[in-house]
Amino acid sequence: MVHEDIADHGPEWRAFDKQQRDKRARVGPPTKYTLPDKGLSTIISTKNRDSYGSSIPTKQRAQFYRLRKMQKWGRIGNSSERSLSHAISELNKLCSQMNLLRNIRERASMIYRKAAKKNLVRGRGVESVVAATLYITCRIMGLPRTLSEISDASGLKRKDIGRTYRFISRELKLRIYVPTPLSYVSRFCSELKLSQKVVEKSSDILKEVIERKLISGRGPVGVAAAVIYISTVLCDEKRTQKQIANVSGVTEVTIRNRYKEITEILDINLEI
DNA sequence: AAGACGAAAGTGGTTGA
DNA sequence: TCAACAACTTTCGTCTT
Repeated sequence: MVHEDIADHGPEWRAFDKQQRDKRARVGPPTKYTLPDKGLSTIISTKNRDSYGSSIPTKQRAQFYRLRKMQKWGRIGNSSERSLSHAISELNKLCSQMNLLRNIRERASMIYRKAAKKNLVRGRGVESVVAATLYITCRIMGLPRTLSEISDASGLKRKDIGRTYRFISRELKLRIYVPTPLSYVSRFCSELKLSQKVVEKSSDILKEVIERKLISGRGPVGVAAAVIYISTVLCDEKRTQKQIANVSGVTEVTIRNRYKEITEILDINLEI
C-alpha cells in the first residue's frame, strides 16, 4: 500500500488519534507500511488557525472541531481499518523492541489480519491480540519466546496474553507444536553471557533427559532453565538460580524442582 | 549478606464425569 | 458445568556459603 500524502508535509502520524500520537512521539521511527489511508489530500489542521495563519475566533472553533472529527472518520474509512493501522504499529514496536526478524513480523501481521477478519479482536483489545499473534508466530517459526518475555516487552499481563493466545489459536485452528526445551537454550545462554561449552553441555543433558522421558508434562521453559543451571555448575561458569530465573521467566522454585529431579535421575553430582 | 533450600498455600488452565 | 488435578508461583522461615 502506497502512502501518497501530497498536500501534507508534516509527520505522517499527525492526523490520527491522540493515543497513537503520544505513543509514536515517544519511541521509534515513523511507520512506513500499511497506512490504510487512500490518499485524501485536504487536512484540517489541529491548530486553531486559518489558512492565513491568523487565529480563528472562539465561536468557530467548535465547528472546526466537528469538522476535524468528521474528517478523522472519513479519512480512514471504517473502524476495522483504523484499528488495523493501530495494530500494525504496535506490532512493529514490539518486534523492534524484542529484536525480532522481519519475516516474523510479517508472518505475525498476516495472522493478525486473519484474526481481525474473523472478528476475534473485538472485546479483547488490540494490544493483547498483537502480543498473542506474535507469541504464536514465534512458536510457529521455531523461535519461541516465552510469555514472560512478551509480557515484559508489551507491558501486558502474562495471563492475558496466554488467554488470548489460546483463544486465537483455537479459533484460527492453528497447529502450534509444543516447543522443545532445546529451542530456548542458546538464547538464554547468550543472555546469561555463557560460553558455547555450556550450550553444548546443556544440549547433551537435554538429550539424556528427553530419552529417559520424565519431562513429560513439565513446562519446557523450566526444564531448559534447570538444565542450564546444572551446566553452569558443571562447566564452572556458575550463575545463580535467580539470574537464570530472571532470563527464563520461571521462578527459582521451579528451577530447583526440575534440577533436583534431573540430577537424581541422571545421577549427576553437583558437589565437589 | 547473599544464595540455596523446601514447605505450604494460592493461581489458572485442563480434564473427565 | 463443575470438581479434581497437575504444574507453576508466591511467600517465607531456615540453613549454607
